[in-house]
Amino acid sequence: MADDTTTKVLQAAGPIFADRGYEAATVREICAAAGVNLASVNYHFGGKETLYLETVRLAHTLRLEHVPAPTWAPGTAADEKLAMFIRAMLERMLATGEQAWQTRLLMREMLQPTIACRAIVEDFIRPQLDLLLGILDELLPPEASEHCRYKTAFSIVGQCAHYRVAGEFVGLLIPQSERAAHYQIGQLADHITRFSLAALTELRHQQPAGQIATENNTNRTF
Amino acid sequence: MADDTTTKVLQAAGPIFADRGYEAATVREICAAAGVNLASVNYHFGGKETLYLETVRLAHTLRLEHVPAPTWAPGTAADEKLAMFIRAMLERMLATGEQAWQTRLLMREMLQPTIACRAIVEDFIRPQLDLLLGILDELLPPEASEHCRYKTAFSIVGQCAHYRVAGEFVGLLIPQSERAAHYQIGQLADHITRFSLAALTELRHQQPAGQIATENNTNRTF
Amino acid sequence: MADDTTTKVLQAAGPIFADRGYEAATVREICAAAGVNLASVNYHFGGKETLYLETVRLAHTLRLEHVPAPTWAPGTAADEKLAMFIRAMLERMLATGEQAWQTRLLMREMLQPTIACRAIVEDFIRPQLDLLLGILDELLPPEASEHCRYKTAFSIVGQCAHYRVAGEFVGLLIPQSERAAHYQIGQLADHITRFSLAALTELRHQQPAGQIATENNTNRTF
Amino acid sequence: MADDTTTKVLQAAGPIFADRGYEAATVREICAAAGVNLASVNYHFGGKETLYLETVRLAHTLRLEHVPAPTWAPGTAADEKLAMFIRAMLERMLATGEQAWQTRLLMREMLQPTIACRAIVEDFIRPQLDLLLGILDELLPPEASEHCRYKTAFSIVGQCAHYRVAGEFVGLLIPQSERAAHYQIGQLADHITRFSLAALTELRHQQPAGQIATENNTNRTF
DNA sequence: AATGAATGAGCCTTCATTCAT
DNA sequence: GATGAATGAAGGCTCATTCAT
Repeated sequence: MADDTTTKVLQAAGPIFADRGYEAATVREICAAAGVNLASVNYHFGGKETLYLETVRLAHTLRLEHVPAPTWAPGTAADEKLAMFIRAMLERMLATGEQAWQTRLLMREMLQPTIACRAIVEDFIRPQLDLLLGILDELLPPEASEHCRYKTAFSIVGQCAHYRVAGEFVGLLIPQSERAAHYQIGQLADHITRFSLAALTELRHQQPAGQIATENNTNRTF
Repeated sequence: MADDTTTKVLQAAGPIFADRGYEAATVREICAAAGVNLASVNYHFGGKETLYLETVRLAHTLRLEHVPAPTWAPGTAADEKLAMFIRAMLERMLATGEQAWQTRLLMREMLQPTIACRAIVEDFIRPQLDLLLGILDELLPPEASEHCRYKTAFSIVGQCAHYRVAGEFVGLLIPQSERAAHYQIGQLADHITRFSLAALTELRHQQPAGQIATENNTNRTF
Repeated sequence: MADDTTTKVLQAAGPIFADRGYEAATVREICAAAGVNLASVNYHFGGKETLYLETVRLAHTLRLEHVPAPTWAPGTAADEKLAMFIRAMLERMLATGEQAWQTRLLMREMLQPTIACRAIVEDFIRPQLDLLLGILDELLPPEASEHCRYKTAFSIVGQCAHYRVAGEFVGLLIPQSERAAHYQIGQLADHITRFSLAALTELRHQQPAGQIATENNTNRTF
Repeated sequence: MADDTTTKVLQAAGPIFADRGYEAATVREICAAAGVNLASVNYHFGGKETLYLETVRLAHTLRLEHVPAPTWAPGTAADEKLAMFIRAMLERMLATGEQAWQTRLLMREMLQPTIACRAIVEDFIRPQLDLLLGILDELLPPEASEHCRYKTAFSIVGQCAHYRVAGEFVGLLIPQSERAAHYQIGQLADHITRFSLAALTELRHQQPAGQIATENNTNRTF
């Protein structure tokens, strides 16, 4: 079975690339973990780099497969949709066990994008962003500018991503007693949803009025 | 000058470790960039690992030196303070040129913490977090729980960090025409400040009514 | 040929380890002498140390292969057997050419034993010692104690080994004119055999009279 | 104090060269043990090699100083003299503690002589040999040939040296229970003295008669 | 189609030594 | 006279890759 070896290597490569990074991961270790011959990577993938790119692609495929984009009945309220979206995103971010490596690898890609990056952004990231932007359109004032829509989306995504990106730091920063009880997916999703919806609500109301005056933003048209 | 070589190596090591990561960076490259002998790293630092740890530490020192925590006159309004804080944090996150490597290295540490991590969190990260928590105490309802305070702080930090963490992705996602005009530090700081203050305002108002969620947010309507 | 490289490395390593010692010998030199790639040592042996241990083991195997323990017809006189044993031992000690390195390496091991030492003593040295002890049993008084048997054996082995251990010194000490004529294996074997047999004969005779000494030989007259 | 450093280095170098050998010993380790600057070896001795040669020379000086050649009253019996000589030689061979390194270094020199060797043989070894030969002249038949005198001397020295050369092996070969009780200097000196005197006695007696017939020695004139 | 053997480049480190002070 | 700093050479080893089968 030709693609059996291919599959075994790919599955072994995922967690290893995610744990150690591209450079520190070795073909030897991956082949040993996969239980295949050392030459297999070059034979089936052409080299370490190609294997890496395919592993990254696999990571995104599995990630969306494992926690698909939420669906809702027609007429679902926008704030409900947002709650579901945030919950799904956090579930992907904080996945544990078998799925954990996928997001870990995604984070590495974010920090140091490879050539696979553009294609992956278009295929996997943008659809999620568009979904979020669609929800936000129902929550933002209709006259909100394009870049306002994007930045608001990033504000939400950033909140979710932070618990993965800085997870270790967060663990060190919060009091020991709080960790187990309050930093679970459900709790965090609640908080981020409430925080974001509160912001959107207030922004919608204060729109007619003036804006917070900060030093560097003149002639802003929201 | 006794510490001349030490300094040169340290300065050369910063950007290289930040660009390539610990594994991919080579002592050879660092020494070549510093214009010193290959053996200097071992002589002055004892090895690659110690050099790395000292480089990480230097990164944080320089980062805070370059953009110190903001100070304000007594009686400054809390929302003003928050705006200054966010602005400073973004300036550190999105620093360019000579300072860019410092945050790049911090991001790597977040993703894959080393032993230096604990000390760095206490020495550099926690003081910033405490500063932010102090500001939030003036903006959150007085009965806000401890973990609510922290999560709110992380919501703000997460928004700021996202433009560094996912900077490359953001660049690919937003329309070409928007990039230069709207994704500058000033614009971003404004947005995050407004978004966060709006959330805080609204939360303060709705506090008497709704309550902080029960732990496992099932079918709750906001 | 799968083990061809293994063999070549092993054969090249022998004389080099024997000449320079473990530390001074370099993997580079061994590989160059073997005409193989520098990485071969690590591939086939796992490292310099393992190669060394296998080389030591090979040395003993070849040594006994080259000069096997003597055999004799039933009923051979004990002094004849001793003569043959000493002759064989000296031949191993003073081997020249292709075989010289084997004993040279053994001598290094004696001076600074490695972990391989215990196994080698049991597998190669003890059988020879037991052979000698068996011969001595016919030549020593029946009431000779265990430690007397061993010490006598060591007296014989020590005489033989000395020409290898201190060979260089012996060469410097004896008159130039004597070297070629009288310090050949046959001559030396004769001498050691006659010396040792004479001692055994005399000890057998005087046994009834004097007794093995008390432990701390002060002013005892022989 | 210029020669204070010299002395400290020399004293530190002895055990280290003896333990590790010339190649494995490092100037760093020696200087660290001596508590002097790393450059001291080169400054005071000109280099590692010169330091080694001086260390070897010191070893022999101290060795003879610690256990001087025995002296005896006029008219002392030859076998008494031999006993004293053997005792002294064994004491040097099996010296422990502060003096142990001296013989260890001598053994290394024997196995792999350096340029210092010739001078050392003449200055330190030959006087001892001549002393032994003088004793043997009283114990060997008067018509004993020159090479017979030497070989007999080597037989005695070889027996003594063996417990140092192969000390580790001897420890592994003899039954555990015997080690402490029977392999002390006194016991060993007794045995070697008795063994050697017995041989000399017997040889003196059998002289008139024929000799042991072994295969390789024809026309031997004792 | 697949693999055990082998390769050459490059890694970090350690060494004895030298140099500037 | 003596030393901390610096150096160039070489060390063992690991790597991704290739080759012969």
